[in-house]
Amino acid sequence: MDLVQIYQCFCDRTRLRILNLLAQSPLCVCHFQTILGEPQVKISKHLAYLRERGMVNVERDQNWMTYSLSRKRAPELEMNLKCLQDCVQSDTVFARDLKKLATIQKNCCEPRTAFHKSARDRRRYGKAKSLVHLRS
Amino acid sequence: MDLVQIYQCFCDRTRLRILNLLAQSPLCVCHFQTILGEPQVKISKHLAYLRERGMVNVERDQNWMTYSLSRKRAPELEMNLKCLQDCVQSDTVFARDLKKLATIQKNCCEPRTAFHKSARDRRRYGKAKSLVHLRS
DNA sequence: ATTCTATATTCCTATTTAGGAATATAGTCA
DNA sequence: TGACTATATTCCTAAATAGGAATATAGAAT
Repeated sequence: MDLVQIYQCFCDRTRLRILNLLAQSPLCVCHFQTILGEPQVKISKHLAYLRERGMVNVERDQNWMTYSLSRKRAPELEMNLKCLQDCVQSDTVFARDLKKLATIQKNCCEPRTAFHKSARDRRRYGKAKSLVHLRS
Repeated sequence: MDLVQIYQCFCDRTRLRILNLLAQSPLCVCHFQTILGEPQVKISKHLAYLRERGMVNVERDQNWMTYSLSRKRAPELEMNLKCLQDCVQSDTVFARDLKKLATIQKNCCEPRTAFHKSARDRRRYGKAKSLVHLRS
């Protein structure tokens, strides 16, 4: 992956927030929606942008698509992700995102219904299944 | 300066090359033209782009415009510039740019004609003036 | 005053980008 | 089967970007 392409992936705030989260753990689209509070299309398109450039990988887990940072990363990407994490410390938005993620992860072993919102979901998924796609 | 804006400045190859050079020393436009081998408009426009976003400063030295990285830089910018310098090590183009810059700097105390190209220039500037705008 | 030099700006065009609305798709459940 | 859920894609529009050609400008030299 080219250095310029890395910065192209970095030069949008939504994508930066996504990457900041992915640096912590693989996540599925609904998590991004919840944490970032942005519409589904927007999230989905930025994920596509990152996918097309090989920045992230996807894996299907039933209905959920789990995104993760691509496994084998060029050293420049690694350095820049590290740098991003340092830079982001001081920024309220990014920090809040990470906090929200931590909250979700704490509920990681609870039934899916603990995260997914509706009563219908609760009926559908019961208590058995855990949020496996939240675990790294 | 916003983090996203930093990456916007970084997400074009020509601008990256310019910034890589400026991390070494302030330079004037003709140096960029020579080192990058790109047309004047292109250089000038990218410099304008960086200027408008407060990434670089300009100072006039007679006919020459000397560009430098903006003096007081946000910590995120500082970190990313450092990261850029690390990343760039492995890339042929950037390395070659730095090499060319070093060559020019070595001739820093020679008359301007040593750098500026034509015989006409040589006539015009004689041997007296040194490339002060190359000194940091 | 005129010419020349270094650089900037304007005008143009093609391409990329961001984002929303609507729709499609693939998998799950009843 | 048909309804529902999570996510992706298509179609649209507005804005940003990149770059070239031509021209403008400010200062220096003659």
